Amino acid sequence: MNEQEFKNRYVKARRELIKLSFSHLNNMQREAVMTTEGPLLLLAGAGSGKTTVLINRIANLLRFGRASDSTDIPETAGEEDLHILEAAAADPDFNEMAKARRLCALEPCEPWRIIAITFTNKAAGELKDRLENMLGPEARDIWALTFHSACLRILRRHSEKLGYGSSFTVYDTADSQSVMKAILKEMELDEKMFPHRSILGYISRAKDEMQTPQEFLAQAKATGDIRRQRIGECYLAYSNRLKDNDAMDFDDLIYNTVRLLEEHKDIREYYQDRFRYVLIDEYQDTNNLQYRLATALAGGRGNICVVGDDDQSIYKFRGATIENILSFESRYKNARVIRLEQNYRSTGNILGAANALIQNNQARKGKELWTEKERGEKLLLYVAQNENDEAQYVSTRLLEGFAAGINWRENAVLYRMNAQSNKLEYAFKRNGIPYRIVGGMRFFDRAEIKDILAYLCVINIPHDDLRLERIINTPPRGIGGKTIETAKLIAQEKGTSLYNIVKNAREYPQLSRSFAKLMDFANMLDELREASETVGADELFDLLIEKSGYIRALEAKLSDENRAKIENVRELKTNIISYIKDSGDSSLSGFLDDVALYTDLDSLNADTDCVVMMTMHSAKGLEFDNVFIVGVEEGIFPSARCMGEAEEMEEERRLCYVGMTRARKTLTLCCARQRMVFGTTSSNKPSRFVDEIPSEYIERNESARNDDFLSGSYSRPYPVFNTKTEGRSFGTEGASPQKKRGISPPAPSSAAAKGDFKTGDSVNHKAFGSGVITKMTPMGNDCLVEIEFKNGAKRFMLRAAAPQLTKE
DNA sequence: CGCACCACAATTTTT
DNA sequence: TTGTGGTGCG
Repeated sequence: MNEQEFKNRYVKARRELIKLSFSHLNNMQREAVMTTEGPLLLLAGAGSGKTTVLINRIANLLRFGRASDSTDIPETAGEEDLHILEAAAADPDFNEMAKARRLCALEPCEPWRIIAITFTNKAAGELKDRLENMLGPEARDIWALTFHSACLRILRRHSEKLGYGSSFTVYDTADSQSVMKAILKEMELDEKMFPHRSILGYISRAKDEMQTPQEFLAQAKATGDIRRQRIGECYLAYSNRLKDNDAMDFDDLIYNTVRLLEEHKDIREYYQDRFRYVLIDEYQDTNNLQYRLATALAGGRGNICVVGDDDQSIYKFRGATIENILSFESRYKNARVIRLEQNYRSTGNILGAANALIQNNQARKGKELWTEKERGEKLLLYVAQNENDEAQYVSTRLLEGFAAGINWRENAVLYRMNAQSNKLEYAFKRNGIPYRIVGGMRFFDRAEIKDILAYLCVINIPHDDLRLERIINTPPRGIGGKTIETAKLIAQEKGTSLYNIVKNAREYPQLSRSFAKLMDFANMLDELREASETVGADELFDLLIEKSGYIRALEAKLSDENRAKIENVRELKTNIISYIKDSGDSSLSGFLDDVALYTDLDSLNADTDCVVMMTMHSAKGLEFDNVFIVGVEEGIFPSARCMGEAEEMEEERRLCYVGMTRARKTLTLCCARQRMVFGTTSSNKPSRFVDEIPSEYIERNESARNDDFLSGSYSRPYPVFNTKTEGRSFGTEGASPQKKRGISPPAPSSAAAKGDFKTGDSVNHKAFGSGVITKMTPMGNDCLVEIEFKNGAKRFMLRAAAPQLTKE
């Protein structure tokens, strides 16, 4: 046997054996797992087992290194080794399997040399969990992080190179907005002409193109664009303000990391050497900066694997550029492309419809999902009379499903705009359907949570002027706007922080009127900061609540709203405790860093059995047995905004594709002949997307109903009830401030529309089974009915529930 | 300084 | 229709 033949047989046997380790994957998945070297584009269709591939690929790297993708063999390899490999590859029960596997390894990768970057904390967390489950504790050394947390980690080590302190703060969107508002005020720019949000949009785009304020201004001057010049001045002022406060916004985290890597050879080489393998998830959602970051990190060995689906690119408005995925092959020479097209989620009909729809797009790589599953049920288009009919239809279907043994949580209702959730909410409440809304107001966006976090920030870093200003008079302690204004001015003159002025208020005659209050405040902060050096973040939290009197102030006026706020603040402590438990770090700064990038805790305690409602954007990455997409009408979906814009229209179509491919078993589309949008009624045609689905996949069902039940009183607001229903809350029940609604006074007439039910009646509900009516409260020309079922009490509006109810 | 009232606008969202 | 932000009064 000559050397070449030996080598070929060795490599072949080794590859075969590694294959056996991944025999549970399909061919394409396995190919992706075993392609370890060089640039790799993984086009992973919806439901194609993308995360499984990612995890197995990492497992392969740790166990076998580059062996599956290399023709190199160890110098020490001898004929005996070859025999072991060949024997093992031929016989899964080979008795020296462990030894054979060890022979397969070629430079196995240390876990800390792998970085896997995702977009959301949820995705990063999921990745971490699944890696640890598969690989054990060594998986903890893998950098499985979001773009932002990875950058934060890098920047904390090198921030001084960029002129920041090592304990710089991170501003969230709201912080950025308040800074921009202040700047606009100072520059006396009209909010009408220069809305702060759109200015921030320009800044974000400039950063994405790595344009400095100076360059932005120069360019604006060159073109003579006055408006752009003003914006450039805002950009400059904004950058300076953040710099002065030693703060970075979300974009800066990435922008500065890219600068750090591009401008500092030593640092770049350190990371390029460290990270042998770079993986980027959801590549279709990356923007230019993120592309440059990935390129910089992978620049050493060129082992970059990006995973994405061009057909699911729905975040253009947020700066994502589909170009990144479309031009991967031309940007990275020798790139290999692997398509994962086998779908493990949906039935044949759902996939057929989705494939047909997405084929109408031009800008795509081309990919067709297929499945081994049965065709399943056809999709259904329900044409409702109006949005109430639509909501009632979905409710009825959900009740039918529940009666047939389907858990609520297996259903999702998806829509284009959050505003559409309202009518559905009312219908669900009337019908006693428990639901949960994803999105909307988030836990960390709530005023009370931001307040407490602001306290913690200031305790951590006293010169955090922005946060200090937020809490200086929250709860009210008699420090008014005038005082704050004066103190800020002095601080500016002296070139010091607001905190220093407040602390030494006695020295400034301008502040004489309120210096005692200011100093009390500063003393409180000092005491807390002192405490923070000895106690953990959880204990500090208790001290903070005590000393600041925050909860006491809320308790003074115990409205429903304040009750909910108090509960939320207490909930925050749960967060602190779970952070400490998960990370083993009880330091305040650690918690704050984590929280700065962590806004989405909703998903964490999503364990109650509820129907899930959300936008199609939020639904990306999720799956449900039964999916309802509502508002499938021209002008709503696709939205009126993108009419005539071919590119935008394609993005809407991708959004539709994303929505449809969430469904495992059934998919129902709903549209209404008439709909109230923003207070005015309009009638829209069914969406063009419906027409793009061939009739072999979809059935149509016109609304047959046309009674007063639909057109009459239903659009009126109804009181909030149903004990099992969660509102727009962060998990634990009832933690959200209940919305105040105009509750119409009970009308004298108790015109219980259908049938003649009365208190004490035994009834049977189609979905909830038998029960007894315990209470009936007339309301308007309807009636609130409370029924005691075996599994607890429920409340309904009689008109909605009547079709489901029979007397026993 | 807090609250009530009016004008106004209004996809999609993560960090 | 709903929520928000700004202004003006008590």
